[in-house]
Amino acid sequence: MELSRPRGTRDFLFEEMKQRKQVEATLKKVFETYAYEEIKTPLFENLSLFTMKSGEEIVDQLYNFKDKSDREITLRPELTAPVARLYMNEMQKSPKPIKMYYYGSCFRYERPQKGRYRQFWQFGCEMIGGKTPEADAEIIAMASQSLEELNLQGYEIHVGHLGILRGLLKEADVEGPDQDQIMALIDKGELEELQNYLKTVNIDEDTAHVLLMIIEMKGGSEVLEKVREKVSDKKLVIEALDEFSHLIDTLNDFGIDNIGDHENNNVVINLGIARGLDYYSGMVFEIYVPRLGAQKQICGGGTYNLVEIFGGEKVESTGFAFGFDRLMNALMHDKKDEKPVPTIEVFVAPISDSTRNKSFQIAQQLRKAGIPTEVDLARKKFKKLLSYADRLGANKVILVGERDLKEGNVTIKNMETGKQDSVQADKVLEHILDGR
RNA sequence: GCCGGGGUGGGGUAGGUGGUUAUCCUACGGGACUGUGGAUCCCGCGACUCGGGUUCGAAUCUCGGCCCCGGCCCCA
Repeated sequence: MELSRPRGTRDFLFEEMKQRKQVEATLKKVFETYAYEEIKTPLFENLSLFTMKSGEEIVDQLYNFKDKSDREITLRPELTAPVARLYMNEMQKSPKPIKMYYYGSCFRYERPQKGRYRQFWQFGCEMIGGKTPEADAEIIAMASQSLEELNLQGYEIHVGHLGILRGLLKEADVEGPDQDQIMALIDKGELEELQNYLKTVNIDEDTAHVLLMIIEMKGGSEVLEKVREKVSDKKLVIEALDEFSHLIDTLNDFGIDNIGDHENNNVVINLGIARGLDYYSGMVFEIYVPRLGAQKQICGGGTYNLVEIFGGEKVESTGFAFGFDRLMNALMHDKKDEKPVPTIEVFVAPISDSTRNKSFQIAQQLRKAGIPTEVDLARKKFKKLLSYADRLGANKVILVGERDLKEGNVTIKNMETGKQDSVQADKVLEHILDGR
């Protein structure tokens, strides 16, 4: 049977969509209170947009194809490049900073696993042209508030700064591919390989020692002071440290304090955060939910100069994205047994064929007042109507029967208590609104 | 791309050393029952992931594909 879904894709049914929509709405609300505005870019782009940024190797992870005019097209694998493209195309001369957010699906041709699908959703933002420590602080504060409003339990925001690591390497004359390779090993957490690699590059022992120490450091602002002592003669590192300290101080003003204090806060300084991508330059952060194991990272971001790669005027940007599916995974982990919220509030049940017209009139009246209402369309027999209404989760059932109607009445049954009221047919709306 | 575990009605399952009509729960349809039966009882519907092999006979053994789950690689 060829009616199956393509590998790595999912269908979302009613309950799951309700949950996803609710999370989406919460994130939109938070982002908008930070003055971000929504954008939407195409689901597919020219292949070159992504190869320009990441090289030809990424093609085997893409859903790419030729269109009927032989253009090389690909389904987008991520959203930062399209957003940068949008900026280049139509926003270069807009006043900075530009704050925008997006929500949409991306596609990668990969081996599907838990929390990893071939179509997946990202919810993220970019602030273009606002590279200051205070801009970085605001972004972290917004990510934090998002998770607070979603009531996510047990997450950790790890913040690092690539200027410290890259500065240290540059002072030791390690640049170019060697530097990128070292950053990649740090990102993966391959300590042994990192040590071996350091032996093969021309780096003095003292710097190598300091580097290995730094990437292990986690905690509060005392971490930065410890590093400062070790690198007092290295100008680039000191500059980055100053910037990072400023960021941490500003975070206080944005309402995030006690950094590194696990009892009271979720933000921790982690100088081992490297992010695999070469174009990240300054602050970087990742958010983990440790109980999710292999899929614990639900968010990543930082400061980069992607626009420069595309040949525009140099503009620093800062952005991050939630892996929406993993975020849902983390949220549902906590509240599995919550009972589903019904969509409809009122069910209108015609007891006999002659009362159908009246039933439709009542249903429309309620719907125009914004009350989610279902009315029998299947000509079900009366005895099935109550059971059907029950299954829909209706709070109230309006029984429209001939006997009642002769006196101008209908019966409103409260499905929770079983209590019934006889109500004038033209007063149904008031009665429902009262009982809310 | 690699390693391992799986796939039985719409959902959840039993059976598995080959052998009658493939078990149970639930959901769904109908009836008992033409205004309160949201219950109960009865009846019905509906499945061995696909293809090849072994065999008189395969849900069961075997090989391959597809898909799912877990782990690795990767994760722009």
